[in-house]
Amino acid sequence: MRSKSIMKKNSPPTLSQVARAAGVGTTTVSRVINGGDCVNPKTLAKVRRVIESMGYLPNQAARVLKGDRTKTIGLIIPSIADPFFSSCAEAAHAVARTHDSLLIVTATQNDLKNEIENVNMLARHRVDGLMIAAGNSRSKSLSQLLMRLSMPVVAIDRPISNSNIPAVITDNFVAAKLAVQHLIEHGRTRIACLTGEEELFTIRERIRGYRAAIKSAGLPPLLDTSVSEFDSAMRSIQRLFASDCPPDAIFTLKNSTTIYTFEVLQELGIAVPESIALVGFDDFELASTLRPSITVLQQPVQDIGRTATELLFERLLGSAERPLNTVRQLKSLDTHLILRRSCGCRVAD
Amino acid sequence: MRSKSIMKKNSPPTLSQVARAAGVGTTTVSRVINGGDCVNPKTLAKVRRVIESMGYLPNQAARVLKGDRTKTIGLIIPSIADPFFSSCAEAAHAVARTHDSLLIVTATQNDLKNEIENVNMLARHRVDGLMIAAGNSRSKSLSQLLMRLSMPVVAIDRPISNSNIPAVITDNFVAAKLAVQHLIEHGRTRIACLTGEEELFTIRERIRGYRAAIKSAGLPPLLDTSVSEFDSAMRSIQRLFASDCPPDAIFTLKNSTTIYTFEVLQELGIAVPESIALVGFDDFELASTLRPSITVLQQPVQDIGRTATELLFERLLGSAERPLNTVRQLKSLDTHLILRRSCGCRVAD
DNA sequence: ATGAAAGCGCTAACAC
DNA sequence: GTGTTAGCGCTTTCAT
Repeated sequence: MRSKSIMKKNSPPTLSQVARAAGVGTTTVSRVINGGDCVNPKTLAKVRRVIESMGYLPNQAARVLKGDRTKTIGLIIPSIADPFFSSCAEAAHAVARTHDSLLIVTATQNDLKNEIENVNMLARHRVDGLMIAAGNSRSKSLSQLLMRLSMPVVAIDRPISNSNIPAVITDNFVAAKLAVQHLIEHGRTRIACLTGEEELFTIRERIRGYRAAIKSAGLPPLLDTSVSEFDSAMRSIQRLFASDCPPDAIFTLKNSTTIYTFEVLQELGIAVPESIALVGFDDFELASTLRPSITVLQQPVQDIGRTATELLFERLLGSAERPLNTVRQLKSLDTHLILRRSCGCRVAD
Repeated sequence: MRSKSIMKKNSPPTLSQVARAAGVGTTTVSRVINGGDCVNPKTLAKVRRVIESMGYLPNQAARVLKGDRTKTIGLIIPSIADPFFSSCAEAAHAVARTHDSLLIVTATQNDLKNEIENVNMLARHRVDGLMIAAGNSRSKSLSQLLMRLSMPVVAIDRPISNSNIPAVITDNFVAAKLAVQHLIEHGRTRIACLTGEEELFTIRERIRGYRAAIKSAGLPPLLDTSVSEFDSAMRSIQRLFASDCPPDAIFTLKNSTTIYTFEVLQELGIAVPESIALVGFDDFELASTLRPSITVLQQPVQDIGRTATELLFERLLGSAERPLNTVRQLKSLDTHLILRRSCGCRVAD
């Protein structure tokens, strides 16, 4: 039971074991694994050989305890499987990599309890920095928790209210207004807006943009915030068409709603864009492949992830000079209206 | 500069600071944060109050050094943005969560250098376990590295050759055979197979399945492994149609190829399924929304991620009793043929 | 029920 | 160039 044989899956070798095996002091090994400066070339070579043969890898936990950074950053998002957030994560990973850091990802399903739990967990692990897309942007308990943390935090996609936490977001308000105005230019006058999850910051902003455009054009608002699954989309659209003056355009505020709406219109045999024009918020892979192809507002997804992560490291590395979180930063990135067929434009696919 | 005022972003409080503030020993605080057993209720309450007020969170690194697990697992995948792998990651995260563990995700782009680098990085961080979908399943250096690790490893989607590392995969061979046989049942006799990345284990298996089905039916193989982007799909299909006997069916071996093929056929005005039947490997969100809807082989993506992670924790927790990696485990999950219109079936959409 | 002290693996003075 | 040693924040005997 206490065999000293080379059995696998035992605890990995330590620095001092390497030192002993190489017949040198721990300092020397430490120097070797940290670049090998001020070490005799012969010693260097020998120690390296021993390290290689023993398969030694420095224990990051021990380094952390000595005061080093953990070389990890945390990313808290509603879902990893969501294309929007997985793209953010991919971009975040790429930036983290350039800083020799790992990315820890957690998913919350927009649940406040999960959000708080995940923040605490990542804080215990002493991640060097944190990025979060909070479903509950206005939660007092979350913002307080975040502001108490001793590490830089950057909000992503959705700002944290009542905080000085910097945020990298898209300008949802302007984008939504733009989309509706485009439909108006196509001569549409009864533009419905379909969505769910109106508790989310992004959705609220988009609704605000819709209302602003509708109002300044003197048109009637037709807002339905009850759409989540396919069935609710079906009900909503049937309801709209049953009314005395049915819509001639639909603006959907999120990816899944756009798709459900498209499917419903397809199933009901309603011609797009002839009878109903359609514009959706958020681009998706097959938007240009569907017939008709779908006009969408394309968010700079990769940019959001990249920018947020760069900002995080900037604060992380510059913390010595500049006091953190003193001036609120809010980077707003532009959204691009991709014109396809569903809005009524006569573009090539 | 040395103000003792409550400035944020300083180093977080330590256990002994809490102990001092609460007027107790470190042992007591340790007991409190570990469940509070054998602690006087009054002391317990007081310490808890101090912890709360100071915002104390135990330093995981210190615990690790004392021999605890890191409560992290690593997931190494080609890309985080890829829907297949992000779904795996989501499932892995969910399982990790039930074990109070965090998920560290890294992306490799199927590059061997990145794979090795990421494994080393995660090993330095002493993750409790590791899951990897290796692009280079047959790399000697990777398999050796993985087998030297002192932590459990599970291969995901693609086994690691020449190793005893357990793997959770789908039966690509059987699935591909099934798909081709289905096309044959539809009376198709010139079935082309389009793909790229034939260096991947999964693709090779699918090709093997295609060949097996074609051969046992006495049909001629029409394999093109040069398809990657839209343009190459276009070239490939035009080439096929220019030949003396053009295909009457296409079997695509990966998601993106299926989509490009669909787009090419759409652009060339080739009727699906009338002129060409189409079956693709891997389901995707809009496969049923496209016209015609696309028949696909659906992999149990979530299951793969979940099963692999469960297996990992099983080995992680049972390591005391059972010796690790002694018997090779290979869990093969079933793939499901989803019949839609593009193969020639007359199903409802 | 509670505390003192050793030690986990590493780094950084400080000697030599 | 190289080794000795203290200590990072925690858990855990072992006393009390």
